[in-house]
Amino acid sequence: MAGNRTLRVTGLGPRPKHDAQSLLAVAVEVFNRRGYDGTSMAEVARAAGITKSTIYHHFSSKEQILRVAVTRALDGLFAVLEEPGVKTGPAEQRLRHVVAGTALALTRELPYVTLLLRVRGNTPTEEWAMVRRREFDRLVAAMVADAAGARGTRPAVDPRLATRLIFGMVNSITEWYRPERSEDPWQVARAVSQIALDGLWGSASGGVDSQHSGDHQGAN
Amino acid sequence: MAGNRTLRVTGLGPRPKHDAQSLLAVAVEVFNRRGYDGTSMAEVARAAGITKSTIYHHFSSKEQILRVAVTRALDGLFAVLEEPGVKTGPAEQRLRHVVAGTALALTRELPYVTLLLRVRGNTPTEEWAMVRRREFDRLVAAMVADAAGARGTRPAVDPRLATRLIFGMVNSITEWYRPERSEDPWQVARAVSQIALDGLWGSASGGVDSQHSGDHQGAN
DNA sequence: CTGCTTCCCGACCGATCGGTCGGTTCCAAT
DNA sequence: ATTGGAACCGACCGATCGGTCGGGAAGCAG
Repeated sequence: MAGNRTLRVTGLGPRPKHDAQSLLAVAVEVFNRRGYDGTSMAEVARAAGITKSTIYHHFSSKEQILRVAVTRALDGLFAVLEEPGVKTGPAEQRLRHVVAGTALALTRELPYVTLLLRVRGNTPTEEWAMVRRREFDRLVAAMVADAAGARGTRPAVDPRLATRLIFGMVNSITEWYRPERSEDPWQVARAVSQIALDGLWGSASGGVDSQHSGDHQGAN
Repeated sequence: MAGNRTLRVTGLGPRPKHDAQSLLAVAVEVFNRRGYDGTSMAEVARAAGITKSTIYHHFSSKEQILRVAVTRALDGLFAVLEEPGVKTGPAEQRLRHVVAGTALALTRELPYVTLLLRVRGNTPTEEWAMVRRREFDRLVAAMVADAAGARGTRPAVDPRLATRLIFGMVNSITEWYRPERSEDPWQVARAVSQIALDGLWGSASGGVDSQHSGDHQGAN
């Protein structure tokens, strides 16, 4: 995803020349600010500087915009599970990786994941998005269970409950994170796995980002 | 005794006799299931078994229903800050109390807090709700900062970041908690403060609920 | 130039939205 | 038996919703 599209310097002429990609970004931004149902297509058009009809030249429906957006978010999340550090190694290490990796994916695809986390299942598209999201949650819950049982001492809380709480914390990043104003994504990811696994003050040595502390592009 | 529901046959069936309170509960349930903007007044009416007009006999507008609901949620949250265990004692103990207490308030007023946490500021009422919510967050952030600095060692993460993550975890309870199906509220509250302050495996003795472990009605 | 494609617009559509209105039914108190 | 008010309803309203349609302007190839 690092390589970008054709960089076309479109001057501020009378004709903006939108493509589907940039239009999607504008639409998702408005959806997140006003809510999907609370956003009219006229508002999206105004935010993009075009008319409503033009949107329907690029997308077939409002729901399709949502579908494309949440697909991008889901792809970003599932990609975390394919990273080498998540698929191999001790259970605790893998959990640290998936927690930090999910937090990173959240910041990287922030608007799309934000939209995904807010769908309520009103349409078939939203329903499908929720199904895939639950599938992701299930895969991750198994890793928490593994890690919780890995130590000699029994886990202090029920693994399923811990999964919900930990990834509730991770997902809450979308409520406040702003890439231009907030902390470095790696710092956020480190803080998340720190608090979730070691508590507010910390007890164990964080093992996931020691390899990344000075290498912020390593896993992408 | 109080007026009961008399079965009356008027050709089509009994007349439900709603009051504003029960109608509010129905409306909030639908709002949470379909989203506030995604819910039409006709849907609320159908869920309540009455017509749209009757709703406007009890409430002046859709927005007023929202206002009453989020007010109830905010009252429940601010009441936590007035509890004795939150206002006195060592900083760490106070933080454990406020984390667990907020989690308990969430489960107690679940539908109303759920609605509160989802408002996006589209109307003056929503804007006002977000202002009060931010005020609550500020008060709580100060307690996290106190507690984080209370131990001999410096905190492992920035207190403001920790506040957002911890209360992001607490608020995420609304995403999955169902009173009839889920864990005991006290168990959830204990798990939250456990993970947030001691990590997944735990290191310190939980100090907040030792007084409540066998007394689930004690605080309210 | 013509012809084709891409991008875009103003005008318009049926459906649905939140909300209103005039009037009816029920019940408790008089 | 009458009355007053709370609860309720069917019909309706202007506005806005997501979406459609026919056509205009720009860029490129021949």
